Order: sequence, then structure tokens, then C-alpha cells
Amino acid sequence: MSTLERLIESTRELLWERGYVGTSPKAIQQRSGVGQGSMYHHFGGKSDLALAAIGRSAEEMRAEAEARFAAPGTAVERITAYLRRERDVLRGCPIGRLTQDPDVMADPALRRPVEETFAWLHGRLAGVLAEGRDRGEFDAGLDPLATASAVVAVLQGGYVLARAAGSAEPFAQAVDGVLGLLAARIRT
Amino acid sequence: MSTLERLIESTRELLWERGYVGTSPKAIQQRSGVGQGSMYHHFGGKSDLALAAIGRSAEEMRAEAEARFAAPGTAVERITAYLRRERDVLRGCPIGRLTQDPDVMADPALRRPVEETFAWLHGRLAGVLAEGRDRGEFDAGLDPLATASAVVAVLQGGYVLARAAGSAEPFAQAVDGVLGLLAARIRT
DNA sequence: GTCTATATCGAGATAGAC
DNA sequence: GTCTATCTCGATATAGAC
Repeated sequence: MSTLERLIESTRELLWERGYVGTSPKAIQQRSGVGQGSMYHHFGGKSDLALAAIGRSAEEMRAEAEARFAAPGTAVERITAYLRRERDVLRGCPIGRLTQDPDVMADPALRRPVEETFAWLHGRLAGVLAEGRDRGEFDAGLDPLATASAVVAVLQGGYVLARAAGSAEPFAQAVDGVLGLLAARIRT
Repeated sequence: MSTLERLIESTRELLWERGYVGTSPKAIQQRSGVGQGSMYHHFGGKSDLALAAIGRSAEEMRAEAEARFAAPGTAVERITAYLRRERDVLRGCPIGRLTQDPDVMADPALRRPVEETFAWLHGRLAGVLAEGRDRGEFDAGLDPLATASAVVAVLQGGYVLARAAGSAEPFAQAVDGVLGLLAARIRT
């Protein structure tokens, strides 16, 4: 892996584990095995590194979601596949966790990818739900926008509950919970 | 307000705004107006202050929730009141945000109140849902444990979405979403 | 109880040699 | 491009006077 690549990946991991405030340039150098001078040659500083790392996480998150949304199947099947996809629950969401980082939210450049990723996700999920409703899979009273927000929130909140409990179980239970509620809206 | 009180309150606010890693003893002294020597006289250090502050937040969170759960009304009415209660959405949850703090989760003493608060909340909500189901308010297929997890997750995830968007709207939408799904399980 | 002085270490860079 | 030296602050205390 190239020096540049190792810097971005190490920053990504550290932001994921410790957040922006909790990540130091020195820690990035140690994890990547890249020297001080080299790091500052490739990047302007901590925020510059973070921008590259966040961009990559956002891209990956969208690709993972899109793969499920674009797959064949009913709306519920695709949403179920999205929610139940394999993931390291206790690690949490690399983008969602940044939301709690005051220095990230205070910097427009770092904040934009966070905002855009969730806006895209919400819109895409609402689209899948609207499509399902229009095809007659759901009863006509289902609200695609509100339901999409609830689904995304269950994911993000599921991570919180899992970390609080030190176990992936609350996450799985929360996902089961929304899917159970959603199943009741399927037209028979 | 007493010196001790000001220290705890200032720590509580700072943990809420900036997390444990992002809060320094100096910042606590400045916000509280308490001097260095005085602070270290009353508390052993940063983690000791945090323990007192977290304990207070946890207590408050439970009291706020219990007030809604113990009120008169149907299960859905009480859960609606809990979810729609007035709150400063963009500030987020003082306990949930700690979940993203590696130094909090690594310290058993700081972690315990976080874990216990969510365990209590989940159990209490599941109890309200089970009671509603047993009274015939819901259809018998409703799963109280999974639904309770989903409801708590929507709250915690709603904060994440709101902060990402810089607006309280996604939170309200997510709450509307679960309540809309839950409403469909009410026996007519 | 509260204050000021002092100490150690890491954060976050910049400078210039190689 | 990479390395080492150096710099300035702030984080997090401890010590001892008042």
C-alpha cells in the first residue's frame, strides 16, 4: 500500500475508533508507520487528513447501501437486506459517530460529507418505500418520508444501544422491532 | 449555587457539548468560575468529576422518562408523550453521546451508569408495551422487547440525524415514523 | 477551602537538512 | 519525498503557602 493510502486508512480507523478530537497526528503516524515529515508533505494537517478519510468512509457507506437498494426484490426485502447486512455493530457507524464531534460539526468542510450522506440515505430509502407503496406492496397510508427517517434512526440508534450494552444484541432487537412494525403494513 | 454544585453542572454541560475526551479540567474551571486548587480539593480529577456529572444526567434522564411512563393514559399515549416531549434536539442525549467516547467506555466506573440507564429505559418501555398488549390495546402479535428497542433506537438515532442535518426536523420525522407504524398495531 | 507555582507530557505543527 | 530538530501551547496534575 502506498504512503498516501496508509495515511488515509489509518486516519479512517482512528476517526472511527476515537473520533476527531480523540485522534492526534502522532497516533496517525504511528498506526500508518509514516514519518512526521512525510505526513505533512502529503497533507496540510489533521483536518486535511480527516477530510480525505471522511470522504472515503462516506463513499463506502453509500456504496454498501446502494448495493442493497438496487438489488432485485420487493421493497421490504431490500430494506431487510440493508438492515440485516453483516456489520461490526460494536464499531458503530463511521459517519454517524462524527455527528457527536464538535470540531467536525464546527468545520463546514468536514461537516458537509456527513450531512450529504444522511440526506442521500434518507432520500434513497424513502424512494424505495414510495416505490413499494405505489406498487401496492404496502397499504396506501404509509408515509415514505417519515418511515425512512425512522428506519435510518433505528440503525444509528441501534449502534448507540449496542455500545451502551457492550453487545450487538440490542441492535438486532431494534432492527427486528422496526421490521416487525413494517411487516404489519404489508398488503395481503 | 455552591462551588461543588457549579463544578458538577459545568462538567455536565461540557460533557454534553464536547464529550469526555474534548473536555479539559481547565475548561471546567473556567466555566464554573472555580479555581484550580478548589477543584482538586473537591474532586480527585477529571474522571471523578465526570462520574458525578454522568450520575446526575442519568438520574435526570430517568426521571423525565418515568414521569411520562407513569402518567395516566393508554400505552400509545404515554409513549407518544415520551417521544414528543419538549427537548433541545440539537443538543442530543447527554448519556447516549457518551457511548461514542472511547475513554468513557474503557472505564468501568464511567460506563456503568450509561449501560444501566439504557437497560432501565428499555425494560420500562417494554413493560408499558406489554401492559398495553395485555389490555388489548395492541394486536397480540406485537413484540414488546423488540418494539421497545426500536423506539429507544429511534430517539437516539433521531438525535444523530438532527445533528447531521443541523435541524430538528429529521428527529421529528423519525418519531412520526415509528408512531405511524405503531398506530397500525392498535386494535380497533 | 482556595490560591499560586511548578512539573511532565503530548498536541500540532514549522524548518531545514538530506 | 522523508528525516530530525525545534517550537509553542494546552492537558492534567502535584505541592505547598495562605
